[in-house]
Amino acid sequence: MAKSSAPSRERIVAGAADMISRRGLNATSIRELAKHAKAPLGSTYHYFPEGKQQLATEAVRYAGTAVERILRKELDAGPAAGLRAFLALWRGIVVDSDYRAGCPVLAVSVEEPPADEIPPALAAAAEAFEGWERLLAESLRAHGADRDQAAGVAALVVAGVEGAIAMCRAKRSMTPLDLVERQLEAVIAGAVGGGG
Amino acid sequence: MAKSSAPSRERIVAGAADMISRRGLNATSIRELAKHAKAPLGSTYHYFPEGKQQLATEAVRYAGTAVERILRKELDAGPAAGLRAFLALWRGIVVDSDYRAGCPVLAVSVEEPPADEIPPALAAAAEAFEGWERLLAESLRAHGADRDQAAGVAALVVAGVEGAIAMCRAKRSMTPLDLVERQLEAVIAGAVGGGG
DNA sequence: CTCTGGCTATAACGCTCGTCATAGTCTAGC
DNA sequence: GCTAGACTATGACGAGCGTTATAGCCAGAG
Repeated sequence: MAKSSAPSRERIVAGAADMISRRGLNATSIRELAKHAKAPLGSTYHYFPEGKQQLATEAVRYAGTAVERILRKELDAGPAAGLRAFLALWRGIVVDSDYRAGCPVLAVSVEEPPADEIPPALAAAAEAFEGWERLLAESLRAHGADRDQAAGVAALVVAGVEGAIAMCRAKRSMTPLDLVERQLEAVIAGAVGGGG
Repeated sequence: MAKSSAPSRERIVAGAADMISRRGLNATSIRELAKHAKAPLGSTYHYFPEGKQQLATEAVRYAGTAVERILRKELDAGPAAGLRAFLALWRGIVVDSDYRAGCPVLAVSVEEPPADEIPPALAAAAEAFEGWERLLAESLRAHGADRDQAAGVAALVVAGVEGAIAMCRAKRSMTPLDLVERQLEAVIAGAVGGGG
């Protein structure tokens, strides 16, 4: 009993993140998600008894921490190396999916919350963005940028990359991400060099 | 007969753009859209016989050219003024909607195209982005930036603002847009001043 | 007045949605 | 072998979807 076939559960979460990154949250149905993750529909409600909301929240957190892990590792070699890894990660997702997939965190961020409450998935998206920004800002500060400048540059990096991913999908071309990468490299160089 | 109550038609398109900017394309239903635009459901298929696809395409074009018009006007006073107007526009939309609305062009860009064809709405989104970038790049070049730098900065501006809008919605805070604005001002100043 | 044609109202089609309930299968522990 | 509990299979519920069809309204042309 205590086994709890975790691979199945994790496969569902990962599949949800992928599917949300392609179609958006509202357009992702649990039925198709189960099929995509090769899991029975009944299992999704077994593992995620709170339904779609819980599934979406865990998918966003899953993607957020996965990116955070990569970022944390690559930022050891400095902010510029972290930027390169961050971009390479998204580039791979966009290219491998033939411009069909993007960032699940962004996808959740751009859907209107119902009524007057903020759904946990949206809060998870905010936390993901904050985590990425914090890691970037810390690395920038550690390499000579002053506090305000670090926060600003970190926000610009995350916003610019997220926006560029969407632009690449619309244009079916990697040009926006390429252009943005070059600009962000210069901004980071200026921030760690020039200080403020 | 020749009257063709155009105000009704335009109200539907504008309502579609607003609704898409809040909920995304797939999650926007024609029934709710008609209600939101105070138009009868039958009228939507009368004005847009190709259905939702045509409606989405026109909505994206409507938003794209509206922004272009503002951009074109404000860029007369230079790239920095254009950036300020661009940001003020989105800031108004995000704040007035209490973080519920964003950019309809972005919303369309992040939804997976069906099968193997590219829907016209997605193509319209790409054109909207290209239009904004082109106007920004032209203004930058006219004020001393060299060709490559202008294209890069223009892409960064559009990507950064689009990404920041989404981040603001997730965090329910205008901080990302504020931070990005300051960074983009500096980038533009560097591009028109330093040249390359 | 009649008639025409743009617009609207209403109902229906087949489909998918999120969610729940129920019954069944399989394995781990005794 | 047997029971308990984790997992799966299946089907149903009401609701909403995009779209179409049909009939009705109502201003302007003749």
